[in-house]
Amino acid sequence: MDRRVRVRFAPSPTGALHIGGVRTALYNYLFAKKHGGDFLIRIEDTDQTRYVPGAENYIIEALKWVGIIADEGIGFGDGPHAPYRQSERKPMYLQYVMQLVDAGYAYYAFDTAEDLDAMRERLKASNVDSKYDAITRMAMKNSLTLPEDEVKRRLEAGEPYVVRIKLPKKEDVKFHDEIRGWVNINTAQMDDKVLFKSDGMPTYHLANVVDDYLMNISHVIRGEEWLPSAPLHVLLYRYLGWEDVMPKFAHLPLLLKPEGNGKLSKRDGDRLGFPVFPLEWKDPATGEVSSGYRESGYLPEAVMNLLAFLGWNPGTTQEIFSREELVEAFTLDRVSKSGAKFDQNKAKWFNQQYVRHTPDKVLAESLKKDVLAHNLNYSEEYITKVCGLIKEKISFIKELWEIGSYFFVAPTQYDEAVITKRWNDKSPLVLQDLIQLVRGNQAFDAASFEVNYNEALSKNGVSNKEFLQLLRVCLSGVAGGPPIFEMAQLFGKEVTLERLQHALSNIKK
RNA sequence: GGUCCGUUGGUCAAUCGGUUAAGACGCUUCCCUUUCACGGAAGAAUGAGGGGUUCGAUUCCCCUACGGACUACCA
Repeated sequence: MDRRVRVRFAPSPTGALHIGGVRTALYNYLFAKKHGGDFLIRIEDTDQTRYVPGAENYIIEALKWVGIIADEGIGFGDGPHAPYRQSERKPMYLQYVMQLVDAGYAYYAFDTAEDLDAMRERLKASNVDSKYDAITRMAMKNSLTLPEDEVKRRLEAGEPYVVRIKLPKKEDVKFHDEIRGWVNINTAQMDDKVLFKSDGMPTYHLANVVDDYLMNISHVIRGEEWLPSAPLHVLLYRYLGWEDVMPKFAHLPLLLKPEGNGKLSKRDGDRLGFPVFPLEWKDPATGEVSSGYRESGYLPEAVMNLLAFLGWNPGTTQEIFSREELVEAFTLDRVSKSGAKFDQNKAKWFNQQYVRHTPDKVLAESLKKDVLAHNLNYSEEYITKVCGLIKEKISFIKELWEIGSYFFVAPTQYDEAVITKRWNDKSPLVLQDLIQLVRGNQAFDAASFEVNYNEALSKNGVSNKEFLQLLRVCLSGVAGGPPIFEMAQLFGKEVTLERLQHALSNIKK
């Protein structure tokens, strides 16, 4: 087995890519990198009716944001097998369809939608599986039942037709799945799937097999929803004479809705209370906006890490993995077989780990946007220091502003619980003295402020325990936060005095 | 309904016939701390059910139950 590893992620541009799709792409990517192979992006847009403008671009941007960089394909500079969009490969499929028809592995079918409906209803009524198969096809309008000259006439007259695969009546199709082992399905359970549609486009099944063959794909790593049609694909490889270069299959477990029922889907949007999309997505048809991981303050490295762990684990207790470590550790045989429910808490925890290890300077870039959005002007140095002081308290970057806005805007309200509990007749006196002492200082820093504070306390016979929390509230308005004296030092002498003064004249029990 | 796939704490999960059945998230308690966090310590909580095979089953087989996927001229 020294075939070069080549894998692909082949999404359909029918809307935003949800995180399950991103995970599939990620596993392909990790597998390719692990084996020094190639990872390519192919756009499967054979269904023109479901095309959604902007979706293709969204998919590419989402992958790039997470850090899944392809070697070839749409959005990644194409490559030796261009084009990578199936709609643009349209002329390539016909010859393979003809090859199958000529060899007797496929046939023309002229049934209308009404014909098919009628057939399905008839079979349903007699309690039989309603599928177009070795039995029922003999009662339909196709090149197996129509006289040869009639078929020729219809074809020449330009009547609409599809090409269906001609499955054997009863035959076991066995194939090996890298994750699940041997899977066996009998053709009696399958139906004569359409390979070539009346609009001249191949269906997924045909296009997928042809393109994977032409692009020299060595492993097909895709979602479990494809497992039932894998035998059809195996048969196509066989009938086209490509069985010796047929890729290996690996069907990934699905990502499930956290509340229990069903697989995660695009339509879940924000309903679940967490983003299902990597980036914010606005549905062009409905105008509905769904939130994205990026916009919610997730870091791309964290998303890659947490997605990797949804259905895979390294077998060790290490959970935080860099991209390189994931590439190194990833193997298909450690992918689990059962679907995983997305856990918001765990996702949050992953992000927190990454936020904590993000340099203050980088966090500051994000916080700066919030500062500017509020028409405030602070130096980068100041914003960076704020980040250093509060970053361990947050899980998401956007919380920097949410919990740290008092570094930029003076409090107008004071935590009531603390005021009720601690504010008494002596409080104004302590504040007054503290203000006096700070004013008298030339310099101002954490240490000198603390000295002044202690002096003000002892002068009024107030204990540290009684007053410290109150001091915090006077300065920031809220009960929790970083060490008080460091915080004050960052505020600077002027702001500290202003806030103390404001508290003195505004807080009343 | 049919076919296929799956089933270890609430969630993600390790174990590849012999363990006190890891670890993480979440939860509870305690310690640290002016506070909020962080960090540290401890705790509650798991093999769907029933049959086999075996000296021994979470692990292998069968049945049942449950969950999921598929069942389009969609992917």
